[in-house]
Parts: sequence; C-alpha cells; structure tokens
Amino acid sequence: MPPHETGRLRDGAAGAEMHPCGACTIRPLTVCAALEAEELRRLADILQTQRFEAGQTLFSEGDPADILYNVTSGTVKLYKLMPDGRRQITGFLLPGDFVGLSVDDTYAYTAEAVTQSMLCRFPRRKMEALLEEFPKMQRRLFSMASNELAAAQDQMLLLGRKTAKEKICSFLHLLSQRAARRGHKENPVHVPMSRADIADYLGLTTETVSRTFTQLKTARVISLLEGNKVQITDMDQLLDIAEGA
Amino acid sequence: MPPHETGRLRDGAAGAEMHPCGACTIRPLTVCAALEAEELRRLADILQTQRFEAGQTLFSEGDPADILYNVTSGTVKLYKLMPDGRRQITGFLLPGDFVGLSVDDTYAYTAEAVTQSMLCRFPRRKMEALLEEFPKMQRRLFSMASNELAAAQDQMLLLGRKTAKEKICSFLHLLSQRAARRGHKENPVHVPMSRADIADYLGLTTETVSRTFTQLKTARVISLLEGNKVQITDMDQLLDIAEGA
DNA sequence: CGATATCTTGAGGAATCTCAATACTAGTGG
DNA sequence: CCACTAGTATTGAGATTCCTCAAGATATCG
Repeated sequence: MPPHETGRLRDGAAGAEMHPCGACTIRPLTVCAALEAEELRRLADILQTQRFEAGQTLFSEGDPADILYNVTSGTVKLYKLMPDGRRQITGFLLPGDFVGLSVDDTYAYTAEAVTQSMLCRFPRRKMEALLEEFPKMQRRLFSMASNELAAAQDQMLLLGRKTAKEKICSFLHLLSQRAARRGHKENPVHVPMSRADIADYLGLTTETVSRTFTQLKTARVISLLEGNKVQITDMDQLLDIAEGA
Repeated sequence: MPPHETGRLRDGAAGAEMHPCGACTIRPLTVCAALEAEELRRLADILQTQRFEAGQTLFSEGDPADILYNVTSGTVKLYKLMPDGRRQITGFLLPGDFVGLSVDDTYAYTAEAVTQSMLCRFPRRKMEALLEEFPKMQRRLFSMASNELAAAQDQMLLLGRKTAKEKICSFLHLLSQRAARRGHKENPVHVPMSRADIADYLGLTTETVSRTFTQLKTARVISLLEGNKVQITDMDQLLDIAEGA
C-alpha cells in the first residue's frame, strides 16, 4: 500500500474529531443514507473517525460490543475461530458496510483490517438512542440487515454445495458486483485479501485456492494482473461456473 | 401427497377469521411479543391462520414476496436450489420463527413444510403499515433478524470448517437448545426431518449422515429412539465434538 | 400385508487436504 | 541500487475425508 493512500476522513489530529458527514462519498450506501442535514449533524456529534492499519484488530470475538463501526475506506474481514485454530471468515466489509451489531452484548466474531481502513465509530448506547429518535435510520439498518441475511444464505449454498472452482468464480463475481455498486470498474477486480483469507472465506485451503486460480487462468476465464487485480476475461463463463450451470 | 391434504385456512367459513392471539402460546418468542392488547387486536385483523401438510410448499424462490409467515406449530424448511438440483437448506423454522422478509420483493428461497404446520399469514403491505405504527414491533423484528444473522454466521463456520461428525453433533445440539427455548425437554431431541434434509442442511450426503449417526451411536454419544427422537447419552462429549475441542 | 420410500451398510473413487519443496514479492539494510 | 530476508504464492505427491453407486434392511402407509 503506497504511503500516500492515507484515505479520506483525514482532518483533525487525534483521530477523534467532528466529521463532515455531508462530504461522505459513500453515504448513500450506508446507514446514514437519507438522513437530513440536521440528523446528520446529530449523528456526527456521536461519531469519531478512526484509522486501522492492515492486520490491526478492531475487536475480538467475545469482547463487550460497545462500539459500532461503519467502513468508509479499505477492507475489513470478520471471522470466527475454532479452538484448534480453524478459521471461517464470515464476510469482507467494504466502504458503506456496517459492523458491530450483537445479540448478547458481546461481539460474535473478530473484525480485522485487511488493508489500511478508515471507519466511523459510534458508541452503541448513543447510537441506540439516535435510532429511537430517527426511525428512518432504524429502517435503513433493518434493510441492511435483511440484505446481509440474504447474502449469508447465498454463502451457505456456496459453502455447503459448491465445488472449489464454483466457489472461486462466485467469489470473484461477488467482488466485481460489490465494486460496481460502489461506483468502481467491475472488471479488473481488486482482490486485496491473501490466498489464506480467500481460503478461509470459501471453506478451502490456500493451496486449493491457488490451484484453482491457475486452472481458471489456463482456461482463459481470468488473468492475474499487477497490484492484486484480477481481470475477468470471460465474464459469461465465470458466471456460468459460479452458478453451477 | 394424499388428496385430502388440500386444506389450509380452515376454521371460519372464508378461512379468514379473527385469531385469538391472546391465546398464542409461542407469542413471547416471536414478533408479536410485547404487544399490548390493542396492538394485538390490530395485528389479528390483518392475519389469517393457515395449515400446511408435510411436503407442502409455502412459496418458491423467485415468487413475489407478498406474504409473511409466522410459524406457530410444526417445522418448515427453507432451501435454495442449483440448476442441477443440488440443494442447500438454509434453515429449519420452529414455532415462533418468522419468514418471508425479502430484499427485492421476491423470495430468495423456497419454504416447505417438513411436518404438518400451522402458520400465521400476514400480507406484506399491511404488515409494513403496522410496523410503521408500532415501532416496538419493528425493533422486535430487527432483533430477530440480528439473531438470525448470528446463527447464519455459526452455520457458515459449520459448513466451511467442521467435519461430518462435528456437523452432526452441532446440529443435534442446536435442535436441543431450540427445543429448550420453546419449553420442551432438551434431551430426547425430536428430529422430524429426513436424513436427506439433514444432509442438505449440513452440506453432506444422506449416506454420510447415516454413517455418522451410527458412529455416534457406537461411541455411546447418542442413541436412536422411537418416533424420530434422539437421546443424547453424553451431552458433554457431544458439545466437545461439536465445538471441535 | 404388500408397496414404496427412507435408512443403513459396503466398496470403490474423487475432490480436496496435508505435507513439502520451490518460486515469487516486498520490504530492509548494506 | 542491489542482495537479503520474511512472508506469501505456487506446484507437486501422497493421504484422507467424504461422495458415488449399489444393495439390502427397515419403516411407513394405504
């Protein structure tokens, strides 16, 4: 990561200062969408921005869930661990994604920055109070949770029933779609996570991920570019493989 | 399917009559929890009860999502299909569980009764209107969705990283827990679904499910009882295996 | 009581994993 | 600017879990 990519949301020394949500480029994607200027101001009052370096942990499974986060730049992974170290990544967060909701006041998973990332940080209690006040925001959050639930079901189908090749193609397609939704080019897909992360997301090993990339490269479905980019050479075939057709 | 199993919506001539939500035993578990008498009445106004026989489909993936359901008795499975017939069951619904929320106005999965089941049926539009009016209900629904999201993440860990034995033990433990939450005995666990359903829920084949049950029986962790019941002989060991310890 | 579906068991095979070596990449210090 | 080091990715060979195919046993339902 080049040193100049410090990201947006700079301004301010201590990393804890009022933020101009009005200038936030990914707001339409997130929980703050559709808030009025006044409401945004109220939100900004309880929020701090915070930067995390690649590999840094936001919180760990079992920690008291006192803080909610909203990603504004970078990539964050969520994972669960088994006692013997087996790991399942349950999701990658991109700008606009929200994290930290919990059922029993402790986090159910660990969150760790994949790349340098900027996040908005909300104390849970203050956030809850604000949600009471702004039903619009409550509904938006609910709608985001519904989306996540649908995505989780897709991921179950992937984990339970797809082959390695289908998994990788589904993964690349997902990244492509998510990039597009964020206004980026959908085709050379940026894949900032390591083979190990991909493996732990897809229920595979790094070796199988690597071999499958090679296979897809040989089959001229993709080609690997500089800078963690993957060019999808044959999008139709990629999709067909992903869906098991 | 036997010919007499046509009937849903009996009771009352038109199948659409006031339902005594006040008498509903599983209300505390569901979205109707914590509603006042007046609110319950309003809810009852828009609801119909409907019976489904084992094997009957509530709705199919892709159908317009016009109806929401709440299970009051029986078991319902949700699943997604791949073009070649591979199937992933994403959840089993028990009394108190809610189903039908959708992202894009079509159902993202098929819902089918595993056993004879009773459900409350809500037209989505009327339900949404009611949710506007009763923020308490909105919050309750959000909290249920959060719970489901956490469960979905557990299921991803299971599907992606657990062995067949661990999967079966996790499954039995889950059923046991859910029965307990509903006020039933947690130990002889009722397992109303077929081996094929269990397989499609855990990302296995029926043969592997069967063999694993036999293994656990031989290891004296469980024993199979009459009437689709499984006695957990050694709960501690079951849990240890389930968690991969 | 017979028919049909479901479940169990067996034998062999395939996808993926494990272990191990090599290649690559990026950052570090000379 | 280049060698060096540490981490990451790729490739290979063999092992293992789970799947596939097939037969037999059991349960269910009319």
